[in-house]
Amino acid sequence: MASSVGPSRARKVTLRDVAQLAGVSVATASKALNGRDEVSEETRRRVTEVAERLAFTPNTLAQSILAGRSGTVGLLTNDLDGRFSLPILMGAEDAFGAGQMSVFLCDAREDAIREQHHLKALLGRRVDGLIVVGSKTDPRPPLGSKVPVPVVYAYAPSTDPADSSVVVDNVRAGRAAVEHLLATGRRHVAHVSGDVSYSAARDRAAGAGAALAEAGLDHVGPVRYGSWSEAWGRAAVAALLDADEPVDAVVCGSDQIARGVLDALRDRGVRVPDDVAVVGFDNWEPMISGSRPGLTSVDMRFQDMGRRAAERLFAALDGSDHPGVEAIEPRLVVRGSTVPEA
Amino acid sequence: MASSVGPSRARKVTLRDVAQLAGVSVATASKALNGRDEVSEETRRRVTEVAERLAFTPNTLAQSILAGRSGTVGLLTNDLDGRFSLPILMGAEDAFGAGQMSVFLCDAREDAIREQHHLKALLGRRVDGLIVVGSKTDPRPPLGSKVPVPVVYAYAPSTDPADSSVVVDNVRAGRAAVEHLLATGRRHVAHVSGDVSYSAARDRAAGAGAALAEAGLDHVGPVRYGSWSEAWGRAAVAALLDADEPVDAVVCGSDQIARGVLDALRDRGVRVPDDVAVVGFDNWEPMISGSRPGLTSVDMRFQDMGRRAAERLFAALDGSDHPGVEAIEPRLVVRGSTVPEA
DNA sequence: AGCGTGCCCGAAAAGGGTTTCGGGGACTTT
DNA sequence: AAAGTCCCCGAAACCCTTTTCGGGCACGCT
Repeated sequence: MASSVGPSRARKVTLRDVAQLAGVSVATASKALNGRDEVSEETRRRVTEVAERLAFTPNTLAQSILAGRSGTVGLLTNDLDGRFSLPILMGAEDAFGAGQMSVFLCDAREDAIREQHHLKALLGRRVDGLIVVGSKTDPRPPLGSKVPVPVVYAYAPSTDPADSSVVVDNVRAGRAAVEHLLATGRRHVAHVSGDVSYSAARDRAAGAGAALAEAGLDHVGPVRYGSWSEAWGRAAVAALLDADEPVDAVVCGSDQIARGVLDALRDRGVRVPDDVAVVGFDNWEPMISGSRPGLTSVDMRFQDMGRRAAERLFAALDGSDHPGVEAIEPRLVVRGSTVPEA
Repeated sequence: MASSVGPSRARKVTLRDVAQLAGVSVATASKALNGRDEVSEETRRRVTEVAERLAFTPNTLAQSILAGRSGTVGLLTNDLDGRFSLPILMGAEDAFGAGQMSVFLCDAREDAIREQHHLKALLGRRVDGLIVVGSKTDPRPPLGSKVPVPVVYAYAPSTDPADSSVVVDNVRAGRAAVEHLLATGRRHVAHVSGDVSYSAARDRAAGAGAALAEAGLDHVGPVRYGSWSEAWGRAAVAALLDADEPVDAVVCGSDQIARGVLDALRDRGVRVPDDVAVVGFDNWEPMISGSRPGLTSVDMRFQDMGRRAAERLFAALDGSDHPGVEAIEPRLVVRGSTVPEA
């Protein structure tokens, strides 16, 4: 007879229902369920039993409205399809999930209008704080001064240094790559990077250059900027080898470029790592796992960055965060493309 | 003197504040801001002006508690680091974002305990519905019968056929791959796939086999199951060519395997697509963009799947969804690995 | 027996917004 | 001028939970 309307339209069971069925007042029911000691064991038992039977779940909305804190956080990303925001998001989810926070996810797609729209919705829902995830390392304008909750920027820092930001350290990453190459005996280091309009490309090159300079060296040829693609890596190798300068190492602006470089070197019969060592950035699984030999790469620790952003947001919530830009230290992962595999 | 505590601890401005400052009652303020016509234009103007000035944002929590609908949905994923959940999630975010829904993101990491924990939290927050995203196409146990809101399963269907599920059609995808190969004149089709414990691997092989059978053909050799990796693709090519049976096409269980197959064929001097055609599945950008030649692949349309799941959830919300499993039709994307590029 | 003392429990307010309903003021009509 | 009508506005209830405060009841002590 299908007397119930729809699949699951049962009115939500409320504390009043529980109280009524247990024969106590709502106040008592509340106290019983929340473990307050102003209630007898016998009553508590009866109330909890009824709550269990009705599958009662306290309405967090009502609790939030009362407490003035919602226990929710907004995660405002601009790059949901990208590689960077996802691990960050995971790290944040991780850090929050441990506690009692729930996470609102919003993708603004690099659109400032959409971002403001989402921001407004989140503030309406009374999020306790916000994490803003960028898609590039280049600084971005802050959300606006009128945001009444703490904000932490991840990956892309705010242009305002007084905001809280957590970023990767591209300069240091470039330095780490070169220091590893120097330590393993390389002296002729070329550099193939991505789009020069990205600060990530320029910063990594700057770090690499600085490390070379400290050893009294310089890049072989100019830093070759191009695009963040395998095709560019392959094309760059052609140009590099045709230039006929000795090269025993290539620093690549990303793992994808490195993959192209590796493939092109293999095509040309150049042995890796014997003749030329190759280093990438990001330690990106899909590129790493298939490459021959395994690609040495600088891991930017996106997930830790997300976790750290969440931690700082927590700190900001109880006022113990001091704002500013914090850099995550990159971590070199050595594989067969720079050191012969055992 | 820093009399304010913390960076932005201003008490939230409430409707009462607006009303007071505008010299009207809360009731009138509410009506003015919500466009109800029981208020004079003059009053409305004054109220909106004050609201604007105070940056008043109505407390959605309070509205929700009253309306009995929160305007939020839970997105319960198990594979936040994976390739599948993300586009699904984007599609869903997309479909919701258009309206007034906000999305709670939770990653259960394949852990049933954690899933239940998140579920409870989401129900406490009175989500209006749930989308559950799996990490494999294999059916999964439903959340539980006691869930008082509509649920749509995406990618991994519920084992209960009476639940609402949106899945990819792997059989059809396998068929599409083979039909394309047959249409372009191939007759000797080998099949290299991933982990046999995945229904995705088996279903794609089944679809491919069926299409071959209809043409009076069969796979060259057995379907070679292995792992979802480039390395396996390379290894399989070695075995395949050593078997010394004629092969003019290889269907690969994933783009990653296909990438390995392409690389190994190139190493061995086999021309693609002239001598052998290669097809992959998933149309996964990172693998596609770098491959030589461009990889023909069957796009499973994850994003559309996510969007569809969101649409069905909407339908379920107003009772117009009829449950059951719905399959998304895959789409073949032809590139240079099966047809010579112009 | 009377008084004091705990122990449980319930009434009520709070929190922010929406909605219903009634009332008051101004304007029109006779 | 009195009566009727219409238009705005405000008081109050409601949603669900927590918390404070006061009251009632039983028991012990003198």
